[in-house]
Amino acid sequence: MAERRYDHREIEPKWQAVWASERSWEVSNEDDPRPKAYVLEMLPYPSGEPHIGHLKTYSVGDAVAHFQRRTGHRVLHPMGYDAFGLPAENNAIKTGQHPRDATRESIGQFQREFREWGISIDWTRELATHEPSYYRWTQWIFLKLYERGLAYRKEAAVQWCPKDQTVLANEQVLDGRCERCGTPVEVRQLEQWFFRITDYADRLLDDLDAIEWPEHVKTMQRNWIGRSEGAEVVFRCEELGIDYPVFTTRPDTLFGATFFVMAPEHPDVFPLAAGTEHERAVHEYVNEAVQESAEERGDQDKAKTGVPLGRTVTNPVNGEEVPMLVADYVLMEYGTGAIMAVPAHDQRDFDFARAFDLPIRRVVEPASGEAPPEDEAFAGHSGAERLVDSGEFTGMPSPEARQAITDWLDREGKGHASVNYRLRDWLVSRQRYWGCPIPIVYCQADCGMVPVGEDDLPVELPDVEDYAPQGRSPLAAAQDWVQVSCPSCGGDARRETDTMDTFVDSSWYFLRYCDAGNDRAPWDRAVLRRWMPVDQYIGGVEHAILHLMYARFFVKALADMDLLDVQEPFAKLFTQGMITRDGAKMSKSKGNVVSPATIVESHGADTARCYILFIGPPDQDADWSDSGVEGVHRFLARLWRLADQTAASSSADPPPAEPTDADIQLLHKTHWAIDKVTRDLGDGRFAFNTAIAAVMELTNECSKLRESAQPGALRFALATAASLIFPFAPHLGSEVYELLTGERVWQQPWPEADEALLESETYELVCQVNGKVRDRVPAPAEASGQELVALCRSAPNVRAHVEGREVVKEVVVPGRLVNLVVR
RNA sequence: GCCCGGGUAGACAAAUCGGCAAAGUCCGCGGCCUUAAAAGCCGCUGCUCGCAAGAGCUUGCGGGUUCGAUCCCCGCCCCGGGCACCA
Repeated sequence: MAERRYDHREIEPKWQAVWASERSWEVSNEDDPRPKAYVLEMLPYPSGEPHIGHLKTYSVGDAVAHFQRRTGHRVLHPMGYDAFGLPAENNAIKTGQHPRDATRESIGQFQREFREWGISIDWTRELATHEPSYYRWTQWIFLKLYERGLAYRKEAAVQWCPKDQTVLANEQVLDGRCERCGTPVEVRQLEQWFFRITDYADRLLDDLDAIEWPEHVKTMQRNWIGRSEGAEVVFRCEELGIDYPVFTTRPDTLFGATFFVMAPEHPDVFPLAAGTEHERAVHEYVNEAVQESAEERGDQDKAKTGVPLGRTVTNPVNGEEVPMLVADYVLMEYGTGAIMAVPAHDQRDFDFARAFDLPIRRVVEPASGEAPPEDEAFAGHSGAERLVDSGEFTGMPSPEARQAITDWLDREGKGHASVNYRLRDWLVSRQRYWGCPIPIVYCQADCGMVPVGEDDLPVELPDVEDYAPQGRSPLAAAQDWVQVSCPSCGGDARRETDTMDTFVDSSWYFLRYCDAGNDRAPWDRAVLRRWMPVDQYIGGVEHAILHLMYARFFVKALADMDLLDVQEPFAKLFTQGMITRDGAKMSKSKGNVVSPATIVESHGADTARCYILFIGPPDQDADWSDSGVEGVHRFLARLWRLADQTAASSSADPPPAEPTDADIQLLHKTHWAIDKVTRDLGDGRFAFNTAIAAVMELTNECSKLRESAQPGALRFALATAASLIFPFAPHLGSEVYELLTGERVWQQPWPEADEALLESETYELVCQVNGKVRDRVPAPAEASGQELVALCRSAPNVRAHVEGREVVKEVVVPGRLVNLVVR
């Protein structure tokens, strides 16, 4: 008989067809006594075809989903597409192909490949964010936010990308450059839509404690929110009779304030300078400063610049008149756009004072009494620093003085405790075509800004000829679409032509999956209660701030509107590492791209998926290796071949027989593997690499004992190996399990390890002398401490080392070792 | 500068509670099968000394705690990531 070979091309389509026709992964919203598990991977952005990073994300998620199903959960594991966005639009500008068509093609490619990978998706809940049936509800949520005052329009200095011709959210600017295309951004004064995420700063911060996320992701979010506690202190300009509050985290240094600085964008800068000798210089400086790119201005190494305003303000604690200046190191967007400068205790103020020869007055000293270095500011955060030259507060420890001075200011009506955040409101307008239209019209008569009625949603995205951005949205060219009658008075009105940031679309999609077919509401609250929150969310760490913060904000805002019952969308988060090749990120320009389609064709989806999970811990970056793929393929082929041979040479129901030593050995190994894999997958562990290694060990043991073990034991061991590998290699797992048992593995409960079989009757006792291993002897599992010591002492090589010396201590670790300490 | 990760054989990695360092995979070497090759199967594989038994060394570097440290503590070096003129 010719030997058959493992052929993934035959096995994989066969099982994919079974899963599709039997709708194996669909889950209903009906009552079900099993506990729920909502397993979700971040939805893909459909551009071109899936890359290796997608394969990793969905291999991880699918392993979790399968494990949850087989451990008795009803599992929601859906899929969708984040379909609006710039790449499709830029492609349209270049080729003329409508973004909708390019997106459709790409989605088709993703769907095909997800099926070829054998990912267990409930396809009845599939969605794409560019479909009117979805974005209708994105617009609905926008209107809800608007009703509550959480969506608002204001003119502000915003970041503008000259290449993409659109404004960007604060979060989408990195080092002064557009996150997407790398072009230095400009600052423009524009009227735009914002979401009031800053209202939620404290809750976004506090609730991080309630979710199981990687600590570094939480840290990134905390840093991004950037909560600072301090005080607002009022400095008064007596000449003009105007109060200028400033924010400081160090009210204890108030006596050291020797000057006062305003941001160039501060609206009072020109009025203040008017009529002074500095008026012209101030105009020149401000005009130059506002033209600087964010990158230039943000450069910390840049020398400090600024000019005097020719005015003074009064320091409220000591009545001292200090000069006012304007300088670009002060930001209009943070605090009040003006600061009190304490050069002795703030490095930036120190640098500025040095450059402009302004006085530096120390008011805080180290506890040691030692003089701090002269050439830098003394920040001192130990808590033991004390105040000097600070009037009635002199001698007070610094932290106490913060409180005392704040209280004093409050009593005098010159300030109060205050909190500031680095987080800014979320700018959601985009002057681009391929996005969700903002459902607002502007009445030409007297109604002003009017929301589109809920019944008139969706506001559908019109077709246009020219996608190219011209600094206003391409939608403005769709005359018939823009002209509309006012929902309020029926008069002439114009539609808002900006679209929404695509992060809006993806801030609620996990809610829609729960009730994807609902055409009367975005979701039914009772249905949402059955599934939310997502129990395990999986995706790349690159979304640690943007997407994950926005989604949390949406859920909190919607909960406040009494539309859902959870405070956090994602109870647990797993962030996977990148797959590199030759140590570098895969990219077309480097020519080091491995496409999932190629590897699935040549080696099969099971091999590709197993390899990606076997390569190393999934939260770490890992380097792709072609020979590593071969190794995993060999392992799967060996498991299949052993099963095929065993199935062919023995009956499915072999007669019971007295177990041989080999049978017992194999049985032990089988239960060891069950235990190992179960622990590696359970309890939020993502140790797929060691789980797969354990199945490899079991398979190797089967191979070694295939002649000596009886068919029954061999069948059990191999079927168990198939059952354990199934979450990672579902096609092969199903095939092998069926070959040996005639059953469908995914309908079987997860195997349970028999405690009694995890321990053997004897083990190898490690015998140490002074902490060094000198011998190993077999010991009975139930031996007492004294017996173990006796065994150890009689081991030949131990005797040689103990000979003629005094044993001063015996350390016994039952089940492991004995250590004799000798002198 | 601040905050997170990480550093273990030739490569990727394991060691779950302080208890045998290196499971598993790749690479390499040897053997079996074969006319030959492929596939498959079996074995070897940290360094030094030694015929061997064995001994010494080894988890980035230096110290500490401990009967015992990859693991805990202190100091330092290197790599990766995040934040950074946020008062």
